[in-house]
Amino acid sequence: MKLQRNTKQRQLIYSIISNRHDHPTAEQIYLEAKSKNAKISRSTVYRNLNILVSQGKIIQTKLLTTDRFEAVAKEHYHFVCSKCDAVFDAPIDYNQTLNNSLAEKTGFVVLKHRLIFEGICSECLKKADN
Amino acid sequence: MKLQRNTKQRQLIYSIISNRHDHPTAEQIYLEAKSKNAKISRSTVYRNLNILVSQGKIIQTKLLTTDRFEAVAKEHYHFVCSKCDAVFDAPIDYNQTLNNSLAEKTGFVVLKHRLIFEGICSECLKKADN
DNA sequence: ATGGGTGCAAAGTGTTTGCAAGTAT
DNA sequence: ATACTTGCAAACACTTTGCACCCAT
Repeated sequence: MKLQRNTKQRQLIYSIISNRHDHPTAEQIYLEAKSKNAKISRSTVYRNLNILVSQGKIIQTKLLTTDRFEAVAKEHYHFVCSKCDAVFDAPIDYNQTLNNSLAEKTGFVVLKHRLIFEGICSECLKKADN
Repeated sequence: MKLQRNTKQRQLIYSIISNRHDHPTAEQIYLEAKSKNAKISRSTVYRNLNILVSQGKIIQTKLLTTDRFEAVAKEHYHFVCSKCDAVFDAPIDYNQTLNNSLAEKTGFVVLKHRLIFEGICSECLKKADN
């Protein structure tokens, strides 16, 4: 692995992700970064997201359409609102034994699993009350 | 809902999906369709995939990068091989109660969930033995 | 000073859409 | 005959890449 620098842009991107907890998309991260450093480019954001993921500092999750990013945390599941696209961590315990169970049944190596719930969040439910 | 026709192209696309069980991508479906009807276009494939999904005849699943399609079946989970991208149905019972459990804890309406395992399939494990 | 990083624009993927012609009903 | 569907090409959305310049080490 080549030596990696710690540029202002990379620090900025990482700090944005650690400070917000709404699982932003690359574009949302870009917009916030741009508001703090007008000259930053999308490519820099995308490149650094990839680097931070490969460094294990952030997590990239495929949910519905575009990827979402978040700071590392213990493994957990996600809920996506199909009305507003908001993403929340699901308060359901991570079931570590599922991997072993599937490995036994299939002979595959099972490294991890993702569980994504879909539905309507409380904000959107309120709005629907109108 | 407007009246929908049953064109040769739509039948072909549906039959391709029902006859293969490898969860093909739109592009793979297009290639097979093209081999049987050289003039079919990608747009026709994409449009019909969307129509078949909205008719509830096929299922569209977001796994890693591009969407995968399969004929309808009872709800089930998926395993994706991170080496060769093959997709398999996971022989793990669908846990219907998870939705209620999350709904109770959050107050959200929880409609469904997807569970995706990642690891190395047996084919790729064999190859690694070389 | 050196090689990784940046910003820009262009190119890549994967998917959707406008339109004129075709076809299932 | 009607209006849904097709094929084509162009447009879109999201992401990656080539390149010349920049800057962290």
